[in-house]
Amino acid sequence: MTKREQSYPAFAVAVDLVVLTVLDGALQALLIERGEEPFQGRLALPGGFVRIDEGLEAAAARELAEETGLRVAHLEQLASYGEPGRDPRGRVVSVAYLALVPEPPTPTAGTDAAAAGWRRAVGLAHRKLAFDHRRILRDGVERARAKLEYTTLATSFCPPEFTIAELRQVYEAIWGHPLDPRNFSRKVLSTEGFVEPTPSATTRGGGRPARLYRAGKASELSPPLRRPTT
Amino acid sequence: MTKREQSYPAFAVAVDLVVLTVLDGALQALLIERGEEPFQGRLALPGGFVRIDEGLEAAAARELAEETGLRVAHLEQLASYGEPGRDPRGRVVSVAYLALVPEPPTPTAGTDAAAAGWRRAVGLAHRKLAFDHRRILRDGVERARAKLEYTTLATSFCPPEFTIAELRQVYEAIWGHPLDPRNFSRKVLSTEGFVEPTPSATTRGGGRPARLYRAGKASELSPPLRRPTT
DNA sequence: TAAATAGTGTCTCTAAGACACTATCAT
DNA sequence: ATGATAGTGTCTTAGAGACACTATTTA
Repeated sequence: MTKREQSYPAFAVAVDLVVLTVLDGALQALLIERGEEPFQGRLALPGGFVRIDEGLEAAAARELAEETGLRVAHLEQLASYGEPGRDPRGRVVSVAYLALVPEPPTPTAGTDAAAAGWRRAVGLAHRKLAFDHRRILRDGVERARAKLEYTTLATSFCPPEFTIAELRQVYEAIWGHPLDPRNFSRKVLSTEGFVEPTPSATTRGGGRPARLYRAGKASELSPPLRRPTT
Repeated sequence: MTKREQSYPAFAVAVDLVVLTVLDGALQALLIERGEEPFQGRLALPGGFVRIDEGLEAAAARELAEETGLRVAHLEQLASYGEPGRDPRGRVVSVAYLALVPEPPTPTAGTDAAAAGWRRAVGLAHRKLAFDHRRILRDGVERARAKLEYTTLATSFCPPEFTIAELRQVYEAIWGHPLDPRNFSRKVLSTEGFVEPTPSATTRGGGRPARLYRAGKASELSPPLRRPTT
């Protein structure tokens, strides 16, 4: 950075969390209802200010634990948002993080949230949220959609052991497109390191028991699993 | 963000720029030599503090204009870096931007830079830079490499009109791999919106004149142009 | 035995990779 | 003519998409 600047303007730095899961066959995001001004009563992303001695990712992990207590399978930085005026309280730069969690137990509302809950991401796309959180949420959802194509991140939405059908349903929920079960199986099983077989099987589906798999060691998918066009 | 926080700790917010170009058949980054402490004499990314009434991208664009005056073909946010202790002067969160520029005229050193210049990205990977700038540079280079696969961003490195061979040389320089000219041509020309033909041709290569193209309207490449393995 | 879900095999077609020849300029 | 670079065509093969049948469980 430059040295010429004599003054270091004072900013507040916050982290905001786009927490996503797959629930009832749909991609859902964790939102809180704001209890105070500004934007009282409006839905908002969970988050909070970064402490002065704390790293960005550490702050995100702390807020996530404080506000949800969920087991988090994946946490990555999304982007930063810092338009002047995005927060009426002052000059706040917010570093957004994307968190992916498997099958969620109902989240407990944090001390600062009037209510917390999962809402379907598609319905949220046109709803007014606090601050610029709709934009942040949209960026997070798009990041997740895109990353399913070329990473093994879908396993982050699954329990520790899962069936191929459950993994496929993650893709279908997030992309909003049905996938051919046979072609999907072939792709997943032929991609080295995507999933590892376990000795066990489950019958929670009702029909013939399905083999259970664990997430493999690979993180990239190459060639990618392309999202159907339409 | 949370409301419970009573104090808003004061941070400085900076932008750092990973400015990339293709020069002498290699990917090169714009670096300055720091004239003052901390890290005096060490190479660093250009950048500066964000003003209190200024957006993040606006600050990046301003610094870019101030320090280089280059025509910028592409500017996107890269990531934010905010470990405590990354800047000995205090708590600084840096929002890094990635800028891609075509054939550069020699950059003019900014007022705050002892010297500015292009250095090969590969050689820089193992060199000590100021702050955590080596990490930021590495992230920027990797972003550029990856984005060549699934976007038309390579045209950002080219002049307004360019030949297919010049576009191919951008890929070869950034990926560090030779590409088959015939397969490359087929891919580029058969991808709708990648390039648009112009009526003119050039003979700056020496042999048969080559047709000139302009960047097309498409920004995504689907299916992608895969990077050779090895 | 009927219903439900799991798991596999084949054909086709698109597109990438490997490769060789012809075309058009300058000298 | 020779050298240099541009531009096109073919064969092969990997892999995606479409599609139908058999297998194993519960009710």
